[in-house]
Amino acid sequence: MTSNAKTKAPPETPAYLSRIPEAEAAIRRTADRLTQPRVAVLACLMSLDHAASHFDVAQVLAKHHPIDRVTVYRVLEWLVEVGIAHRIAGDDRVWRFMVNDPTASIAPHHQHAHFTCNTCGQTFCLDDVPNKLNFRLPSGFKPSTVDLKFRGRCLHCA
Amino acid sequence: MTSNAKTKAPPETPAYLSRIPEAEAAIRRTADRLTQPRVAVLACLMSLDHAASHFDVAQVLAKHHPIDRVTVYRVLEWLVEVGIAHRIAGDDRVWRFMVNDPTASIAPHHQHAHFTCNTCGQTFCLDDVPNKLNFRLPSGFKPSTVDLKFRGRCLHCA
DNA sequence: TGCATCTAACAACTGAGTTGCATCTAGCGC
DNA sequence: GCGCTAGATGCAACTCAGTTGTTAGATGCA
Repeated sequence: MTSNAKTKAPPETPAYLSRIPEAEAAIRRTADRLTQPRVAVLACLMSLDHAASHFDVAQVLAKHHPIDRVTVYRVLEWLVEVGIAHRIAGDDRVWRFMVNDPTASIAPHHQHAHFTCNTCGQTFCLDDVPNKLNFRLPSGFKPSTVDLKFRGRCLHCA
Repeated sequence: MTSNAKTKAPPETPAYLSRIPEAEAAIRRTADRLTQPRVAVLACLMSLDHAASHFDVAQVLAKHHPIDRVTVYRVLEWLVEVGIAHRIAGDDRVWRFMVNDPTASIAPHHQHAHFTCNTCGQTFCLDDVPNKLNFRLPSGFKPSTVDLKFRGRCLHCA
């Protein structure tokens, strides 16, 4: 799933179409409704190896599943709410979203790392960064979660 | 969403007034002009122990140094440019600014940590977090900077 | 003091994200 | 399969942080 190095020219048959059954299954596992926009947005996120903004999602879906941008916002928020995805605050004031690794622990957004590429601008999740980091904070500060953010060159731009 | 943890009630004689000489000295050390707004904004940042948004700064200065909000933006940006301050992307899509620790290394925004309090919403810089964190990133990712962000309870809300 | 240059203020704009409301539809009971 | 209803979608209008363009004013040097 980490094969698409060039995300430039969109392929004739978008990659997300093949993830639709998987997306439907994941949504059925929630207690909520299975709707076209939810399936399309989740399939889209599932097809990407990097975090996507609402704009990215809307653009990918524009051809085969045109969805109102407000709906994209709401679906993404819902995905976070039900624990299927998580969101990342970018340096450009844009939320980016990414599906949670189902093999990860219960609270996947706790103590996992993100990597933003200075060249292509994309943000990746690094789930296998050791999270037993041993911090010594100044006295008085009681941390509950840690977010680790790297910047540099991603494996596609190396 | 009105995130800004509204800076409490400003005291009768704002703390930033006493930092004006210090701010002037710092600005003189740059090659650029010494202006009222620059001095006021920098003195304001110097008087705070937490990161401040443009809104916070404008509000603090409103009484004694009313400054156009665009000027606040530009001055803050300039402070970052000349290395006097650095900025932090918050979870609420708002930039927050803080003066750099003059005793810190040359690139103070590299490998230093931030702490955002879930209770009061304020963001602090933690300069004395050990930065010899030994990460093992997936192959292909070449990090140049690390940003560490904690969330929890700050020393004021503990 | 005069002048070139940089800075501030104002207005207008951009773009991400939100809200309100009318319409539609998935899913359930019959 | 049909009809009902809670919840989801789509549209328009909005908020708010941050940016851009332009003109007036302040700064610093000769």
